[in-house]
Amino acid sequence: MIEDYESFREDLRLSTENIIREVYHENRDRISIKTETTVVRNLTRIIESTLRLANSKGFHAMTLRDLCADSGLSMGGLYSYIRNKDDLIHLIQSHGFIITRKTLSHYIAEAKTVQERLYAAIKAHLYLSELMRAWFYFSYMEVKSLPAPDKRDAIAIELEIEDIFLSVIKDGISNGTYRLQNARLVASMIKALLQDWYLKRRKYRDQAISVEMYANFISEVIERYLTPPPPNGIHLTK
Amino acid sequence: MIEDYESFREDLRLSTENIIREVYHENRDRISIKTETTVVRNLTRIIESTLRLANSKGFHAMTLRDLCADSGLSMGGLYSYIRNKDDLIHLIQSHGFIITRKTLSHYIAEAKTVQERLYAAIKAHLYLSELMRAWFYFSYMEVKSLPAPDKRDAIAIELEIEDIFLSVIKDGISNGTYRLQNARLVASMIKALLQDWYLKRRKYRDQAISVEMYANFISEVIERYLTPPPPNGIHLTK
DNA sequence: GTCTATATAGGGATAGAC
DNA sequence: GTCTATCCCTATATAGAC
Repeated sequence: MIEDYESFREDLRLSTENIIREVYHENRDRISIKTETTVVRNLTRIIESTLRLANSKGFHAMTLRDLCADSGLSMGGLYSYIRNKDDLIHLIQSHGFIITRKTLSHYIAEAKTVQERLYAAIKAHLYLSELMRAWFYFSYMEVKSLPAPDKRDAIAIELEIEDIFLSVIKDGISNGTYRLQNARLVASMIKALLQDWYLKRRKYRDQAISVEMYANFISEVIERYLTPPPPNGIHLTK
Repeated sequence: MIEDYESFREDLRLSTENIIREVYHENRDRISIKTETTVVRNLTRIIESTLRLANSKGFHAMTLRDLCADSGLSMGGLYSYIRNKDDLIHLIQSHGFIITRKTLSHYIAEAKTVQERLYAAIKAHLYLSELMRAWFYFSYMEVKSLPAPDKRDAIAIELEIEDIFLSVIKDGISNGTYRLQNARLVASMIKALLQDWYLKRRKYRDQAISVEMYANFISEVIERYLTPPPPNGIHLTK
């Protein structure tokens, strides 16, 4: 069962170092340094700096000199963690993929009713993107410039996420919880609304909307749209 | 009153050349060529090629040599229309701003009831972004890398658009058409859904959703969310 | 493991011929 | 008004010292 945002945050915080370690092992062939603790420390810096710089000026506009200045490594030092600039992308992508897959599947599975599952999926995605906003933003903005294999992966994971929503909605329709509707279109809509949260974070901050409020808002919009009209013949839209 | 998509398209087609002409006059100081017909012809090519290339690989990753190859101009030729690469952005931005302002205000003003106005605004925005998808996509993706003044303009026009929706919703709430809700949040949502149409165009094409279908879908979602419950005490959500 | 110094190419920008 | 040839800087990438 998915808890409140604060416990979610705490859970995730504990696992981040493990994830960097996994990133290291997955990219061993590209990294010439052998001491694990050193690698983890520097990879963390590199990933953080890359996300910060790429998200503010664009990945291609960020120079490796910028990155060195921001992360505290030298050019030579940096190049013992990557073979070329594109490897940075790969590093970032593996990092996010690992976390996203683990987290979403973990939190969504357990809920019982269709409504609960939908709400859980929305919350898990929002909470995750709130904590990993930089990664989600990067992935969205840079897909088009990713090297082909990374691009395929990025598109695949997008689809996985959309399918989570799609299957919940379909279940709801077939068991009568929801009225008959174009399920895929509704799933698309949910995804667009979830994406807006991390793409336009400032907009919501300015309005003082918290992540919990936004989760409730989306859920209510969807429930109102999908809930069948009451049986006595009263219809909502004229 | 806003008509169907086809007539909308026809209306707009007629005015595009005039708009390029306006772009020329607005950027006279940066363009060293004097023959209007020549300028209009070449500006058209330049704008089209820039949008195509920048949208596929990112503005910063697009080289001016790419642009010359695609547009058919030489480097020297190109440089009689711009002073530097950033001027390209400015060209593109003025082009879109002029069209967007003109079109939206033109189509939205006339509708009478709140529902009609909301529907008209949604349709006008969708139809416009369908016809000028490349521009909308570019503006969204490149805001962060725009030179400061262009960035301000881009943010300002975003706000103008959001305010159009905001004011319609507020009107609806105050005259009782809609139930009391956080109007700004609803306006944000509408905007996110409109943006998804041009940001993820392929997704909708794959689902065979036409622009008219999408307009109706969004409108229905919003109306269902904002319409007050019937007076006899039956509530929609449990 | 990390740094400084350097090689090399690619891209923005311009001069000047036609 | 448009082209070709060229300048020059910047950014990626590497060699080799410590």
